[in-house]
Amino acid sequence: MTKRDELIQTAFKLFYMNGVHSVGINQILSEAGIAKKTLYSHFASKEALLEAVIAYRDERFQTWLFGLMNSTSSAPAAIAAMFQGLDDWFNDRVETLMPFQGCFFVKVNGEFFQHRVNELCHAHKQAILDYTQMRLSETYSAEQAAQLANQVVLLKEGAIAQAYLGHDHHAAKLAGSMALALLPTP
Amino acid sequence: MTKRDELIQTAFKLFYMNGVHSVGINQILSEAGIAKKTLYSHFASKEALLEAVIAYRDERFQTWLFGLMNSTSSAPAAIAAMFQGLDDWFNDRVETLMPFQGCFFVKVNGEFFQHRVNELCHAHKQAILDYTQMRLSETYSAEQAAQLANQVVLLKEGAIAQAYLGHDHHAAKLAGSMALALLPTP
DNA sequence: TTAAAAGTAGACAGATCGGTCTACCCCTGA
DNA sequence: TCAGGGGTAGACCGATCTGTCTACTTTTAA
Repeated sequence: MTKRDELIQTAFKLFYMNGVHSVGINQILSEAGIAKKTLYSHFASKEALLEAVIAYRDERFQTWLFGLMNSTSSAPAAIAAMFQGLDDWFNDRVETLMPFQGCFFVKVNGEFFQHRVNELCHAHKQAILDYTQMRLSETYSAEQAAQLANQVVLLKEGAIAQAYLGHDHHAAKLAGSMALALLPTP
Repeated sequence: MTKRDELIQTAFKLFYMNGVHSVGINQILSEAGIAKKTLYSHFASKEALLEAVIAYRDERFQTWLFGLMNSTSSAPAAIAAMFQGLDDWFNDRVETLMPFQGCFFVKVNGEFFQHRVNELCHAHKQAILDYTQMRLSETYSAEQAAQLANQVVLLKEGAIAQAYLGHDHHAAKLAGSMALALLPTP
């Protein structure tokens, strides 16, 4: 693994736990065991590092989630796989993601205002909405798929929030049963 | 209004928009037009100010939400009032709350780790869950009320997340219809 | 009236921040 | 062999942060 990747992963871990503005460059460097000049040869600034961290997490999360949902044949099975995956995530049974600390993008988004970072965080959520709608449109009409996708991602976000700030480790199961009950069985 | 309250309100506005760690004491003071010594005569530290801000927002939000839900007779009407209120909030029709910027407690919670602030934010969410369950237990059995309350607050959190990061101004209407569909009509 | 309480303005201290820079080291490939 | 790319260690700079302090003014209440 390159020094660049080590920096990104260490920065992600610290940002995810403590927030972006609470973590200093020197803390990332000492944790990663990397010199300051190396960081600034790969990234122009702390903000550029943050953007790379966001892209890294976005890729990781989408690969994981869409991987789960792709290995299903029907739309309801894809939705079930999504919430089964969330349940695994909330209860730290997913190695590829870090120990559950809520949604990274929600956290980071909350620390910025009218900023490029906000757009990047929104884009992550939009990508998941789009994919979900695409999967649902294989089985349902376009209008139905759009409506159902909004409902499903709303349940997904609610489950993440309840699991994290609500301390509810079963939120994914609850949301999953609610989601499946929404899907018409033709 | 006392200087103390002016400080709390100004700090809330800035923390809510930009995050806690992005906002300095001097910014709060110049915005409020208050001297630094006055701040430190009312609060021992920035963190003490933050705790007062959290308590202020907690009181404001609960008074607003429970006020809406108390002026209803049936449990389904209380749930409907909750999501009608959320819709007003998301679309900036509530003067007592500030212009919608997501959930303050979710934002603040994300900036701290294993910290007293996390407990305060959790307590706010727990209070809303408890009240919701209490209202539902007037009509439904204890088990049913507990289950329904978890579902309702999950939908509420999902709606807030979708309205903010998902840019979906209709999230409250969607979540409200989903919530009402869950309530058995005996 | 007058003394205490509460407020203002802002200099200041000490720490920490992001970012630059020097000096040195180690490995690799032409 | 040796030049150069990539790395380390960390001093250093200017800015900014929280919090303290002095000196002065305004408000308040006995």
